[in-house]
Amino acid sequence: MRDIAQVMGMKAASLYNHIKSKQEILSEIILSLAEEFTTGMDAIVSSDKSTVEKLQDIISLHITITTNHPNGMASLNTDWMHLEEQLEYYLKLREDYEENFRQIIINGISNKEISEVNPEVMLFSILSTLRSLYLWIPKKEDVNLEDLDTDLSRVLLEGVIVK
Amino acid sequence: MRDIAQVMGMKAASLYNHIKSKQEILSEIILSLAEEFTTGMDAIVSSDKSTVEKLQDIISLHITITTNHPNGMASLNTDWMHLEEQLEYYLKLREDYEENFRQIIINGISNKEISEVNPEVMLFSILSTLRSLYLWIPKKEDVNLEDLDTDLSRVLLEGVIVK
DNA sequence: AGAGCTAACTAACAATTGTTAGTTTTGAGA
DNA sequence: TCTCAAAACTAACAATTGTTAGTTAGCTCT
Repeated sequence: MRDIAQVMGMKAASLYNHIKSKQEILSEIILSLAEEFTTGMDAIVSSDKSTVEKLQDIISLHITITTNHPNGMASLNTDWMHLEEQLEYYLKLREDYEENFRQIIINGISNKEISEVNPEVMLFSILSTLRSLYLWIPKKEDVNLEDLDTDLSRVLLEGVIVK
Repeated sequence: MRDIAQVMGMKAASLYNHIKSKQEILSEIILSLAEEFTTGMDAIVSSDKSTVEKLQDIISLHITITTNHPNGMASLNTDWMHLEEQLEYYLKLREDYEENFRQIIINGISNKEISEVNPEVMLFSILSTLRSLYLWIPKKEDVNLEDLDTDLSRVLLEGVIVK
């Protein structure tokens, strides 16, 4: 709290004129981002696009949110387990998100749009990369977001091997 | 330290009969794993296999080490920045590892084994998934390691879209 | 000018942290 | 049985943590 206060140009005690507790800061950062993901996923699920287009939209969703909130995404990814009263709610959002993602993949396999590989491995693989974007986007100041979107979609969806 | 001592069945002060400091525990965990990755990568680099086989070997290397040391990998991934005197050494190992990986990819692109996509994006994407394995492997007690290796190679190298 | 908020401040608290000093227990080899 | 080193213990330390109580400075509106 003393570190935060210093960055804000005040003393630690003064923070408490604006917030209720340290936990509240964490909750605010993490839950607002988690809800942004949920809203984005809901829109994607209820669209009538193809599986591949839906997966591209999920990739774009992660790139957009991570670019707009790189520090918040670092907190989300490394500190979500320190939520207390809101931990259950966060886990519900997270599980719902993953379940929606999983169903898009499973659906794509039925459609023959997606390869017949263990969908759990696909989910884990793509989501791991998307969740790590916060480590990478801030380092590439010169990164062109359009290019990143294109390249990441190609790598995640089409792989790296020449066909 | 009191938590660690409790798990070890002793009091915190007694730990200091075995270790020099808390930092030493962290260094021991992280550096021994980092060196294991370095050794593995050196063997892969100096082999005369194809690019695709080398990438498969890297995937296997991560699966093996993560399966054998899931908790250590959690420390490596989340606490490396708290190394102090050894931080520089760790970063050198990490940068060398990434550079070897990068050169394998770039080489594969020259050979036409690998698609002409930004190699930095490929490196980030694959490595993010491999670095996240520690979050996933311990949850799947029933996971067959052979299957995981096969499936992960297919997803990471060939993508998810039906060709 | 004065009243009333908002938001800063100082000072202090209780709890927790890694670590040290000094002491006692344990157990193997003579 | 005695010795001695390894490894446990208790007690305490200084630093750091989140937070509260009480106080003061600065603005806005009458």
